[in-house]
Amino acid sequence: MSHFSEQIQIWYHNNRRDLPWRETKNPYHIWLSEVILQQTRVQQGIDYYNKFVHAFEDIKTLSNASEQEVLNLWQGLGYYSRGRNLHKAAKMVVHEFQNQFPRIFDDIRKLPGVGNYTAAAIASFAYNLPHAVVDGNVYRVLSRYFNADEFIDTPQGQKYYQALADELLDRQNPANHNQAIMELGALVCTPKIPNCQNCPLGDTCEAKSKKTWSELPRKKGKIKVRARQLNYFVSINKQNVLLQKRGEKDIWANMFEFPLVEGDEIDSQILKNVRFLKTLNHKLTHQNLTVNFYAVDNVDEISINHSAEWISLDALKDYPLPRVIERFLAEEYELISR
DNA sequence: AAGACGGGGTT
DNA sequence: AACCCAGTCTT
Repeated sequence: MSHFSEQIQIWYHNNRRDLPWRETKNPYHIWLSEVILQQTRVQQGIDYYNKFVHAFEDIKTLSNASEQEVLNLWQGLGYYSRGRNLHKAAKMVVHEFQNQFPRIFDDIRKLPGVGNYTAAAIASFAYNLPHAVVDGNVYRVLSRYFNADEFIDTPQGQKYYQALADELLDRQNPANHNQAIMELGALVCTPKIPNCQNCPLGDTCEAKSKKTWSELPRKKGKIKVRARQLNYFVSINKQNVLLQKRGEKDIWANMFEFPLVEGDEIDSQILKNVRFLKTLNHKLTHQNLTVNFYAVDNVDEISINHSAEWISLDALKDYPLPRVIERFLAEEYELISR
């Protein structure tokens, strides 16, 4: 075993957090946790993990749920294609893998929503197979330990770090090794101010001795944010609210919203028949949304779309809503959607 | 190779 | 306001 792997595993043994999915080898639970944790902080994911485990006892149960039920439980977590793919993958496990979660990397990797990271995580954590995980934590630890300036957000760079991770992997204890390197990245080798004093790798880390840690890892970067204006027309009474389902593309696919007109120009005929309520600013990674809400007092006077349906307020909790819609309903009408 | 896809915490 | 989080999929 390499010095690197030995040190991080000793450290992990003494410093690991107790997390719900670390108590199990159940591939369903491991898979669920890994999908939830994609681009998501551990703290944010814990409640969702517990909700899903409780709601869907096994993969068969999950596969028999509706997509809407799954999205409803996913509500508020973001990146909703994860929820839709989770559901699709459950059906695939049941129908194409004979309700037997796949046991080798290549088969696990075939499930929708499971990429190289997640397949390696499941293969190692559930079956102790020798596949090295490379996530955001690992990029940070490796780029600093080797003072590597390869970009982490290009295909070449990713191949480079995957090869590095593969070499370093303790093939006798891949599960423990993988957990250790990620935990080190999460707790010690942090993005801004890493805690190098308490790092088990000490001075064998090149970025520490060369004092380059603040520059690593390197990204090509450049995300551009576009501004977008959403105008929602709210029809609501004592019993019902008018909602429509969003499409397959775009943000919030297959989730529900009020009748929508997008853009900064609203038909004057429409404006005559509505009452401005409020504006909420909602930031996504690639979009800054200005969301205007208008009350429609006389629904017959206005026609915005034809696919909207009246939903009873009691059933509202069964409809997956974007955060900003949920927030509006809570603030304006004290309606809780779940 | 680049863009799309959420929501929230940290600095 | 910028950056990042147990990334993946589409174009």
